[in-house]
Amino acid sequence: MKASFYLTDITYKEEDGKAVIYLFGRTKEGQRLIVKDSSFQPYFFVQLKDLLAIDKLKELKLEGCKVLEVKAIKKNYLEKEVVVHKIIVNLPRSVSIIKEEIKKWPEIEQVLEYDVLFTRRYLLDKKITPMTLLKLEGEQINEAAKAPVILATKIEQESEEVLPKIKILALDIETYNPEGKTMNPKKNPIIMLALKGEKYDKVLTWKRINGKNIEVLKNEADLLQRFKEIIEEEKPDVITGYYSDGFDLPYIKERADRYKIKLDLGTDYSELQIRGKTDKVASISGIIHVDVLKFIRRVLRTTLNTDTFNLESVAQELLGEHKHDVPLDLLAQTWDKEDEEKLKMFAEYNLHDANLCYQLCQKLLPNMIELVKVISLSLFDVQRMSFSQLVEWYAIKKAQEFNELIPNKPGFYAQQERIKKRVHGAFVFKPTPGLYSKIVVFDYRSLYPSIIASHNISIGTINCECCKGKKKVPTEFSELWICEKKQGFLSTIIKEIIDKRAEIKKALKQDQSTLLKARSEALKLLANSFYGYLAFAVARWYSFEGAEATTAFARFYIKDLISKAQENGFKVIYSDTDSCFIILENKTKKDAIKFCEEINKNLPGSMELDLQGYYPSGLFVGAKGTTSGAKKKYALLDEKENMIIKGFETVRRNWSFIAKEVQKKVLDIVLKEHNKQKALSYVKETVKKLEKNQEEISKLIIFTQLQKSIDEYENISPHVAAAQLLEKKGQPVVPGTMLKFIICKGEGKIRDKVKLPEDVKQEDYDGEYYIDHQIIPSVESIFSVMGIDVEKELRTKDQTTLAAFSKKK
DNA sequence: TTTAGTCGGGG
DNA sequence: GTGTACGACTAAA
Repeated sequence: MKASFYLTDITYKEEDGKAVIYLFGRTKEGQRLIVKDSSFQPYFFVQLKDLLAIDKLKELKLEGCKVLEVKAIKKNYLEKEVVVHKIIVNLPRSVSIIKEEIKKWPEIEQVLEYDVLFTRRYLLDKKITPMTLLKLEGEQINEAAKAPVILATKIEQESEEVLPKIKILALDIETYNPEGKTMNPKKNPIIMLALKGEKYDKVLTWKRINGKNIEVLKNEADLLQRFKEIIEEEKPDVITGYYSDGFDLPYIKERADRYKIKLDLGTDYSELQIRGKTDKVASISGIIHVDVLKFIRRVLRTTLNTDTFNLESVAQELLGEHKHDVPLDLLAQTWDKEDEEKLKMFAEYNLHDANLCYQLCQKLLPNMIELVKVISLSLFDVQRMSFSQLVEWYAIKKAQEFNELIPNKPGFYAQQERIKKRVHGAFVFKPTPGLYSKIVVFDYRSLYPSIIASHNISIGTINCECCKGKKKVPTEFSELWICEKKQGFLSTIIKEIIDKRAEIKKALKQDQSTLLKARSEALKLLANSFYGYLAFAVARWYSFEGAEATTAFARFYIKDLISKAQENGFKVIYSDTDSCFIILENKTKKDAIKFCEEINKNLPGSMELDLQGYYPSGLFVGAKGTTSGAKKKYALLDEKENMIIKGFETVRRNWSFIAKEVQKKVLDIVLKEHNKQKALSYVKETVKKLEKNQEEISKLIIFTQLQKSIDEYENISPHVAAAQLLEKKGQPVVPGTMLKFIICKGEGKIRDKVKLPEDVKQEDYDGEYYIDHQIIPSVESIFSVMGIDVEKELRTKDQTTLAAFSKKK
């Protein structure tokens, strides 16, 4: 028979002394399918010192492992021609065992490609891409599984078409957890389990709660059983959760084991598997488990503004939605009390979390799938990869096309040596603190990737033997040169990414589809990760010299830009890595555009300077304790009056709302009106309001999370004092509890003046403390730029504060 | 300043 | 499973 199917997942099993690949997928009609392929053989390569080893290799037998065939092959190793021998063995596990044995042989120079996982090797060698349409020839066989099983005789790519309508099921559990942050799956049961699909909303629980979508089971064991049934009925392509690799699925597994419930959720009846100890990974054969948090932490880390990756912050930034605000600390005691109304609130919270996770998965899936298409590994694998792994696997895929051998990972010792070497960094021109007008920002588009591509930087081209002393790299630290005779492997494959992305950007001008956007983002991500990869100690294609050459060129181009700008009569005020801020003074925007065009005429390859923006007004503040400006700390106002704030502490959690608000408002007045007196009056007003105890109490709350239990703290800081107060009230206080407190008037140390917000009356709070520790520090540097000492201003003009300050000093 | 150790996410 | 994260931050030396 012949058939087409979308490949979703892949695994392998040992059957009758052979490795059999299992492909899981869906037909165009939506039917699930398992395809077995037993024709693929495991192999690796050896480089020999002595060809006499070939016969010895052919004879090799070890604990059921044997060599089936030895073939000489021409390949490139680090971009140079070599002859290696391909060793075909009987089983995937034989590779590792045989490698360990033969690496000690004197005839062996080195063993290569012994750690490319069997299923990944299969995908790359067969040139098939997960999530897209394949065609097969074969016969259906009779085997116990939840889908028809076909034994394939032929498998190949049919088209680039991606599986349409991916069925996602999101899950989230709530556990009984009286001890707070420390969780104990051995002891504490799962009390709620929420599932969210496209048309599916359900909370499973086992105490009486009335409500839509709530299903009450007899006990935890029944809940787990029901969970299993639902997965069976729903047949999702993707199961997703938030930290479900490390929490939800391991917890479910542990509880199911306790009741001896077999979680055979796999399409082939295999069980839910939890691998790894510190960094757990949960997998189900035939269903792609996506842990949204893993992708966000590893891949979206740099693109998101938030620096905490909990569901609340991430959902807020990516979806504009909040989690339900429930007192999670009280869940266990509410469960014990069987307070039905409150439990219903927790059930709704549970379902909402699953819903957020569902939406996140749906939103990010296009980006993940684009990476799958570039790298050709399964969604399950790609979704869990870091930047460097994505680059490495892209290179491994490309290595085949270039007939390049995959270099080995460095050993522990080699890694340590690499870590010690530090690449010289970017050039920074520190700003002179000040308030400036008519600012133009230039930046080199994708500077590092375009340097690597345009200057042919690769392992085989940097400091090559053939061109010593020719094409020199402009570096201040060591002699580096680049090959003129051949194109490098890494520089070529990064160029392919850049070119492909340029094409997509063109297409994006006509068609703003999410698919094209996702593709562009995937390629950008990959290109931007190459430089980091060159300098990454665990990289197979590590090149310290390549990384040095890249930053050397970057320093050269940015310094060149600065001096040319100055020669052309522009005043440069700030520059960092790839961007340059100038002020126009008596020149015009047109002059700046012309200058940018001139620079572009002389740039090589795909390098390009962008006029990134024009800003009528901008403020650069000073670094603490120096006269020069702070790096990466400035505020700009664009032509539409939007503020772009970089590096100011406006978002830090342990600042009160009033401090953030005052800082933002002051920046606003300064940038929009250039009126320092008005800004100062605003601060003074706020100070007065604070002193007269007229400020809203809610704006004064300081948020701090308790990191350990109360008695572990040697010094009682304000938030620990708040924790003590909370405990006295009979509320559970455990590591992780978020403390909210206000500093109030009174004698003694600050910790003695802490009160919980609900106990604070309007006249209680200590205005003086807020002025001194929140307001002044948040605006000090801004006023200092304009020659105003806020502290002094507030002192001389106001007697109350004067008294307060003299008391302190 | 350098180095070793912990933590994140989850209830 | 042809395996064992990683980068940021803090405490200690």
